[in-house]
Amino acid sequence: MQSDEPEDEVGAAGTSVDASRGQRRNGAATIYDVAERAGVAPSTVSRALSKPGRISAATEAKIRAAAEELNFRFNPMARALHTGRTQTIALVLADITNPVVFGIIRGAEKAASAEGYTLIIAESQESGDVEAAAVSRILPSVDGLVLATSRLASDRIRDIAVEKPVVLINRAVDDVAAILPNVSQGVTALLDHLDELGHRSLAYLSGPQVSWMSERRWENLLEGAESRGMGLVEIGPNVPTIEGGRAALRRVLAARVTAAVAFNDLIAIGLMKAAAESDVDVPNRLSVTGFDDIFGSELVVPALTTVRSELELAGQRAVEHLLAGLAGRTPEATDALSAELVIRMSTAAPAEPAVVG
Amino acid sequence: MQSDEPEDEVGAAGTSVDASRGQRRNGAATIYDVAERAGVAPSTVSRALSKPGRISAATEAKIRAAAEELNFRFNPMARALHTGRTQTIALVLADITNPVVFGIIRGAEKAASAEGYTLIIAESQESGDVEAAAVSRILPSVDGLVLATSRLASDRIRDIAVEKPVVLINRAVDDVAAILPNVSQGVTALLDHLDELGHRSLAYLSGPQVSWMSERRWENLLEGAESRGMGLVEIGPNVPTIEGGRAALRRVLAARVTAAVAFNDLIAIGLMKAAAESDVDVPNRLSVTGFDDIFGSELVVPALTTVRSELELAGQRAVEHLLAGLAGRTPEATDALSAELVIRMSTAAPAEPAVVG
DNA sequence: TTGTATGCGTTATCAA
DNA sequence: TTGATAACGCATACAA
Repeated sequence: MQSDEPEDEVGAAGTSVDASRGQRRNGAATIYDVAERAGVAPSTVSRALSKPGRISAATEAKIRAAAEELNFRFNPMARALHTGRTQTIALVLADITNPVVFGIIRGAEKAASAEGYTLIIAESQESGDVEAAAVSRILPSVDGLVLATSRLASDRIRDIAVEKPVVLINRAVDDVAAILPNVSQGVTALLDHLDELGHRSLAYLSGPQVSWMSERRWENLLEGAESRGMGLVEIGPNVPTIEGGRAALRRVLAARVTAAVAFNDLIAIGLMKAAAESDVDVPNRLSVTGFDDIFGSELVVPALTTVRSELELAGQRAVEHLLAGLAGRTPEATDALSAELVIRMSTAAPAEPAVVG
Repeated sequence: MQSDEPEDEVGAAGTSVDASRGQRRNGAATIYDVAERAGVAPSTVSRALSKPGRISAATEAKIRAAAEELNFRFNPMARALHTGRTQTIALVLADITNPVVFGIIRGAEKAASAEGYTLIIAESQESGDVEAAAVSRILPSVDGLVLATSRLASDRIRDIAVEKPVVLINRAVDDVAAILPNVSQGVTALLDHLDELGHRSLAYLSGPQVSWMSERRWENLLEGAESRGMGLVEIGPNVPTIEGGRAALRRVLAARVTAAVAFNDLIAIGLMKAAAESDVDVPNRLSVTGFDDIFGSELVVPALTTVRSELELAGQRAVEHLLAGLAGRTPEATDALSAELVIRMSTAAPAEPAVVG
């Protein structure tokens, strides 16, 4: 094991001058090193490099040259210690392996790095306790948080929002900023589609009990079904995974509905898998739909009809909103993200006329 | 906006004493606040909370109580400034939306948080320049890095490894630690399978030119094909996405092979999609295989035969290795991760006897 | 065992 | 415009 290898580092860094001063033990140059090399005071270096333009062009050039030669970079910790800003934000997710989060991560990462912020990712593994622990651990080192699909109680979220700025995704809590999809738009399009196809009786396969979004989708579904005179039954809660969807098939069949609306694509896919194994014909015997349009939804056979969420945009908006607030700008109003129905092969007209209850 | 709210905080902190000191402007309690409340010196607080046991039980209890009441937490930046350690590591990835990385992220996140480390995620978007910029930006604030599927030149990686400890995943560079799958094991199993089925002519759909892993797979494939007397042709480079696989169909058909071995599952899936659209029967007319066994590979129809990589374990091992080195422990030797062949529905005996070239 | 003093690298305040 | 200097919150060498 080679824990230290001083000769290498010095050899690579300094150009064979005396090794006594210059770089610190850490190997990284500081503003003192730059100041010495440029023949100015450390505070001048700080100014020149932090807020360019507020200094004489000549000295600034000298300082820049010296910084360049020493490969100087600001120490973020020292900076943060004084300013209280870490230039870091946290994204906390329920389940990293759920394809739903890919888009969110990518959008958030882009928006963050665009403004020079670093993104920290924490996973709650669908557990409120784990999430609380993770948040508590990273809270001191971030300037703000994006809570996506949080499993935390509303009160706890409010507590966090008091300490640091928070933006929610797919969750609403009083007085906390949130990026939300237009649920009613998506559900309306979905019900219209099913209605036109001739479906008269639906089942909703709900998600976890603590999922705010599952509840919202149910409410909208219920209202829409009522106004259209369609039958609707809730089956759940279901674990929001393929396995969870698989396990629900029996109850769906027993409910004698012609279409199943799943809380998310994972559940929908699981349901279709189980149906295929039981020789239940999707979509002719049973239509199946999901939400999110994750990777895999168009791969599965039959390809899944689903309500697409603009996940990447959600991640991006959330971070932008957070950063705007951090910068003292007034964040734009967060209008709902559009939810578009993607019609594929898992929905069709029911084989027989609607069952009369 | 209420930046300060002294009455609340002091009310909770000091017992109505003078309001001049107490909580800092930031709102967060410091060891000074705890020290004052417990009636001891700040350094004692630091000791009591940093290394429990090395202090009298009575004072420690007092200090813990005070810390609890003030909801004290160490300021990681202040700590890092002194120790040079941030308790943070970076995971840099080529493409966050590639399902391959889910496992890596999860494994890395678990291993990191298990030791109280925070994980930072950076994405290179398949670009060496973006990756270099990202690395350079986060380098000062992390204790070490895990480079997964790096698009960086070997020299650049060595440069980074001089500044901070680095562990690679799916990439080998001299003198840099790496977690690698057992490529030859996977390829051997794959070729055995194809050989038994009766395939005599294969195509390898390679990945990006800069992909070290694509090159390794090709080398093993070539060697194995030679020793088995099988024909093998390389088709590529291909963009490692579904689209990339789609685009390769024509050349695969033109090559008149009976089986296509794709660099990864995404390419394999794309190839199958294109095949389906062109009425090419997979697996009877063309067998297709992938690498990785990502989410979606068993969803697609026909379900994909592929060489599974232990991605989660790779992420975990990489972080553990890094952390062991950071802690001064000697990291365990990094033996190759096993690569298991998962036989599903995309491979079958060729419809006709092998084409004679 | 506990307290005092100092430094970590930066920014900001105040002089010059 | 530039320089000296005092925080920022914590860890540690040293003293008590």
